[in-house]
Amino acid sequence: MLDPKLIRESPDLVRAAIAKKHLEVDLDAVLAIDSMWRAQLQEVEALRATQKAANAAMAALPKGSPEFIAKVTEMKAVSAQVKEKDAQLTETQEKFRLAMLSIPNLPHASVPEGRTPEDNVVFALHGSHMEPKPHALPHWEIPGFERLFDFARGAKVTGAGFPFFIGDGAKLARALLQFFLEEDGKAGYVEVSPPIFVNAASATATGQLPDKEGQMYETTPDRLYAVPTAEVPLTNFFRDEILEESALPVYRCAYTPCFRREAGSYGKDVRGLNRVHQFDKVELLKWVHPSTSYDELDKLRLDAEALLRKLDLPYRVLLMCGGDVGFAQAKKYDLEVWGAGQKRWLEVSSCSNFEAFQARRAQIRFRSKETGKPELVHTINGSGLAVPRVLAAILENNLQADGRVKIPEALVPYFGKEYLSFK
RNA sequence: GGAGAGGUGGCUGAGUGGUCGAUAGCGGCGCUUUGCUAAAGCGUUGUAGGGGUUUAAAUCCCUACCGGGGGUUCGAAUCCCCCCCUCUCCGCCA
Repeated sequence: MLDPKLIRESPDLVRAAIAKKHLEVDLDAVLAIDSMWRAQLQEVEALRATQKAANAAMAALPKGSPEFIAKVTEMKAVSAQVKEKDAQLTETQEKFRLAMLSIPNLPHASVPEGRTPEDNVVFALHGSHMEPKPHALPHWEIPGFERLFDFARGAKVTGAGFPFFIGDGAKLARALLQFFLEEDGKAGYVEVSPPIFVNAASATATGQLPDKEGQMYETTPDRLYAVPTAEVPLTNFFRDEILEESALPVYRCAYTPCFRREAGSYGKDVRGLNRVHQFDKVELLKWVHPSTSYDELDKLRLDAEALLRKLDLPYRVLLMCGGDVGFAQAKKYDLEVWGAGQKRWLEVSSCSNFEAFQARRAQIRFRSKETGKPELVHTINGSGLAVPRVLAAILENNLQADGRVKIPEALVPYFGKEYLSFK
């Protein structure tokens, strides 16, 4: 959510931002609702002031006196008026709130222009993804794949996209998680194990609601949402709180399974481990002082990159263009690992600065040393990292002629052996 | 799941229909006293929204906020209803 003052005072700035993101928002309608809201607010507040003044006068009068009774009669009319106008005001306020939720975050000046994924800028390229790998196969075509990653039984037990991980498959997933958490811990992120169901208020604060409701699994009868990412419970940790400025920045990481309905996805994107409904991920999250947020974003991105480097996987960093930067983000980098068998890039981390967008929704503030007043923090997050696609990339890039997979050196202590076998 | 007790400002804790944004204490901040520290005395002390003034801020005016939402009433922290949370006891249970 943006600052309502910004929309009132600099509507053209907001219009330009919306255009850069290639989104459609009727800002004039929002402004009209805003001015209606303010007019109604003033009316109601004036009536309330009348009530308060009368209240003070009546307190001084003897209860049954003619003056008192006259006042009651008089104020009954005012009371009825307040009730009516206040109902209108509440309605307008709700309209305004929903309208505000429909306005995207402003993209940062450094975000490149562009509409589609083709317009994203390759910001960095690491490793030799072009090196020919004669043995490479799409991971789902590797002989024995289904012994370690059993999609058919997952579909029987739960549904499509809920595979079983078995034997070395399960072990490799666990080794990756352990590796990520240990490395992230060394980089300064305090490990947190959060709830994996959240309430509607939390999902709204991070932007999953109201629009992306269909992407989450919802429980009945408690109306809790299975987290699509640890970002949701983690960000909400400080919801409605005021931190001390000296406490910033706060660095945290969390492993959770992530649940995504992925309604509407299809084709090659969803083969094998590329896209599943439940997957393990470690999320990195920072709450920072606004003046440092872009430096902190770069550092967080480098922390995520370091994991891929240690795993010796070819990857690239995309700087997302305006049309691909996302509704709530001001700036976003995607980390994509090379799938040597599929011969395509797989997104394994998305590192974003939300500036104050989430913090305003979630009311996460800090007390400024300078002014003593609360200000909104900036929030930054990114995966560090998502397991299945990294796992898939290891399978594809490290497949040997004998059908085994060489485990990256950094991972061997966690996996316990040097090769993964599909037998 | 059952029974009971609670939820008031940064914290503790008064307040059962009107002058209560709310007594008091602690903490914080400022000043005085002081060689320093401590102590004492005095003063001050939340958040949000709107309006107005202003280059801007401060100041100023108004409104809201006593777990959340609704109701009763001229008027609600206070009365009624629903929900959430905490604590105690019981039940169930990894």
